[in-house]
Amino acid sequence: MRDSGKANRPLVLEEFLPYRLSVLTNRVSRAIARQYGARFGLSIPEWRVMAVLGRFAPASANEVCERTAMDKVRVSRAVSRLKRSGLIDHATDAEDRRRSVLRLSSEGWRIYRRIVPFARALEAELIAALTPAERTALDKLLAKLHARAEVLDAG
Amino acid sequence: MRDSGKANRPLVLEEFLPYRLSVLTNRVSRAIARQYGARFGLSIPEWRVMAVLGRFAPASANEVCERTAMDKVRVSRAVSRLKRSGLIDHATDAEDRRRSVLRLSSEGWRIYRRIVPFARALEAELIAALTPAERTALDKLLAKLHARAEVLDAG
DNA sequence: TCAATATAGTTTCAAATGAAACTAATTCCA
DNA sequence: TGGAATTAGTTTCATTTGAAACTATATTGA
Repeated sequence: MRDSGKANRPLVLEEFLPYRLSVLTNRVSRAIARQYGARFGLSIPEWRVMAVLGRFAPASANEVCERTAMDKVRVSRAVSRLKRSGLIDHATDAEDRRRSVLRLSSEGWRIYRRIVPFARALEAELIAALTPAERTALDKLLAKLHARAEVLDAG
Repeated sequence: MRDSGKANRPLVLEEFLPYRLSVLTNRVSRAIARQYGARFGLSIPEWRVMAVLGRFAPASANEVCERTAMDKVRVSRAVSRLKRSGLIDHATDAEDRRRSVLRLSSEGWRIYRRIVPFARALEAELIAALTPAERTALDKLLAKLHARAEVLDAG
């Protein structure tokens, strides 16, 4: 039976890339949520919005969507919670009154600066086991996979 | 100010590993969900349970949790849906009557064998951009990160 | 110029989620 | 022994999620 080659064998899950990525990301996200979720009362989407604004402000909600790969409903809600708790300032773009203009408030910046070291520390712990060369390699690999995944996701 | 070094600079999100992992995994999961979610009427948790059982059956719900890094509520619900749709068989462990003994039903195996080629094809597309050497490297890197993440998640 | 279409962002509603409480079985140890 | 503590798995309930519908503004083309 020429068909009973690879195609019919069970999937070796622990070697299957999407599975490995998923398990790894689940673990990392959970650890992160415990770190700043509990400590600063922020949900993951909220922190992501803040992280984008800390890096790219001012930005519209739409730009935040693109940069986080979160959908617009999620971003909209994270933004409204952050507004309510005074961590971001929200204005309307004068050029295009549909667009929002979001930035961290001074209180938002204050929190942001407190979280960043935790985020860095967590990342540091994660990559502690890698040599500098391995980190560079990881970097390139993720960039390539990211580009491929963008295509697959769009299709 | 010796403190205004790295610690106070904004986080460069697009270089931040947890963020990159999350975006990559989101994209891959979404592409996968479209593939077999739509085609076979399975949610992602359901397919994950089936994938574990295809590889490691019989397994208890708890073993499925460990192997997928999904929490037990999610697994419990995926299992009950799969039971309802006749894709898995559910028995009680005679040695320890708290434990479940899960396996794919023959219909479950049938679906499983139809999905596996899609899964492999998707993985192939994802890693198409990598050279064999890069694939080996990725393998090692993920193994190391996985081990670290396990520790972080537990802590 | 103005109707048709597109885009930014919000709201609605039904489904998915997960923490905590729960049930049932097992193990631990006084 | 037997009751306290542990573990497997389920249920409950409040929250989160996202697809689809919606509002408001901008753009396009007849």
